[in-house]
Amino acid sequence: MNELLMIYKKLYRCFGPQNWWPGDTPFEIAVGAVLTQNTNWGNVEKAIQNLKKQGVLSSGGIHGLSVKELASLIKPAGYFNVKAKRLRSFLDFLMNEYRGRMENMAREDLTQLRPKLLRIHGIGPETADSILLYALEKPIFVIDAYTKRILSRHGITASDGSYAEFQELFHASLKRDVHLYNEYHALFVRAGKTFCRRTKPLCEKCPLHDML
DNA sequence: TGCCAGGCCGGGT
DNA sequence: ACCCGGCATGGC
Repeated sequence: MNELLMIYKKLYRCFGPQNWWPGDTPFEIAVGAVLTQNTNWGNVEKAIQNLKKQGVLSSGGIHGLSVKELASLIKPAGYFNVKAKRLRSFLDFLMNEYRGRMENMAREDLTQLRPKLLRIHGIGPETADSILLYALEKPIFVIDAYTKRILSRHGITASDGSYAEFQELFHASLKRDVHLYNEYHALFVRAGKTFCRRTKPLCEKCPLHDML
């Protein structure tokens, strides 16, 4: 059995199923993916609640706000001026290309869609792949800071690989399976929060500790 | 109290 | 092709 699959099994045994993404609809997931950029999820939830409370958590709803209004609603998520523009860019794309409907976007092929998402201002590889995997259920592996840190601290990989290099490692080692990729990335985040924060030294309670 | 959080962009080497 | 500073709130 390959190493990445073993790691998955260890994390799953330790933490169980994560049932991601914590969001109700594909649109909400996409919005959350932008808002959670370098930001604690708890703060994102507050921002999303504000949007819901205002009844604007829909493509038409957000599209109808000014950038300034949007920024004030998403303030708890931090970087609110930046993220308001990024959400606006995403909504322009969603409205223009898919008439505001995530299900229209979902019909497009992964290899066609990913480059389009990456052209949107404020959508980088992790945000694009989060939308593809969690909102649109496309089989693509999401790499984040926790994934890189956990693998490098345990000596599985070097720490300086690019996003594409890390992603390729997963794609080459694991079957293309939406459910597997969904749970695996969520488990990395869970394990990272628990055992592998930026400055915290490696914890002997980490389920991967014996892989050093 | 600082440190940290599920990045990305733009300008400079 | 990298490297770095900027962006900002809230919880522990």
